[in-house]
Amino acid sequence: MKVTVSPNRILLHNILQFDITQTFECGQCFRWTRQRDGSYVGVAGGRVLRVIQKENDICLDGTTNEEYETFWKRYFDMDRDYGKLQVELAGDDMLGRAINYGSGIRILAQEPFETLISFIISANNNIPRIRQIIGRLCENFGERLTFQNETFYRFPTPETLAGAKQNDLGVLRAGFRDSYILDAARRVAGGSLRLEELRRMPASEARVRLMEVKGVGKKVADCVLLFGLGHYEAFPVDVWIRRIVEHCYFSGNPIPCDFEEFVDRKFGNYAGLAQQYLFYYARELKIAK
DNA sequence: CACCAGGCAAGCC
DNA sequence: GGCTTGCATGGT
Repeated sequence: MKVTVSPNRILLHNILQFDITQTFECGQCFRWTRQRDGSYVGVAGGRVLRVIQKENDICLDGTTNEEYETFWKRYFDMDRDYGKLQVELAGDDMLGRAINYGSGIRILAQEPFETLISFIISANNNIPRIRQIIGRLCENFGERLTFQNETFYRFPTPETLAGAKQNDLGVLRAGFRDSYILDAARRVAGGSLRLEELRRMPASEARVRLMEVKGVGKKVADCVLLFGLGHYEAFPVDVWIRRIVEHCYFSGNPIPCDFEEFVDRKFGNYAGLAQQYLFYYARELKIAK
């Protein structure tokens, strides 16, 4: 990979295993929007960025080399060798096909608090509406940003959200999730849930801590572990992954109670990445209904 | 009208 | 522990 630096953009040449459509549309994030020209604009870490891809070249528009080195590089997980991981994971036929299909997926290193709130909102909800609710959350409670003559909003801080009344969240139209959002924000703002500490904890322990929050069960906790806390062994199980896993690995029978052991044995330390390949494959092909 | 959505909590047994 | 039901809201 070669990097070219211009005044207000970075060009990454000859990038492998990075497809911006797959990465932004695979369901891990909710704040990147496809533009008419095929580029994506999104907000992360209080910064706005436009990403343009032409085959194996990726342009990060609206940033500097310093910001790339200190933020975006880690956000896009650029130091991880996805090619090597794919070879290691492609043990069975099904996963091999899924990897082939979504080989450009990367796991974004998202902010833990944003990930926690976003996946609380995701419960019993669909992706377009999750995006809408998060959009309204940012517009109403997040700091305003200007980027290329357009207005964007940061994800709100725990403190701002914790200061809201449940009634104030009505504008989100998030329904029963209002109280869950508030509970999470108050725990984080109040210091009883220290998200950064969960990175260094074993995933199983961190999951117990996350599940103390209202509205956080196994599925949401595993998403936060995987997408927000760098626990790549977390394997979130939702309806889609349930369908494809039951279909491909258990002859259509229900997932057994020792499923976590199965996942650990079969997919290992990067089970979460395997999960993303399977999830994207199942969704895009609408298979295993 | 019914049914579903990247589930979870509360109430049963 | 497992199983059932209700849940706010919006889309099909």
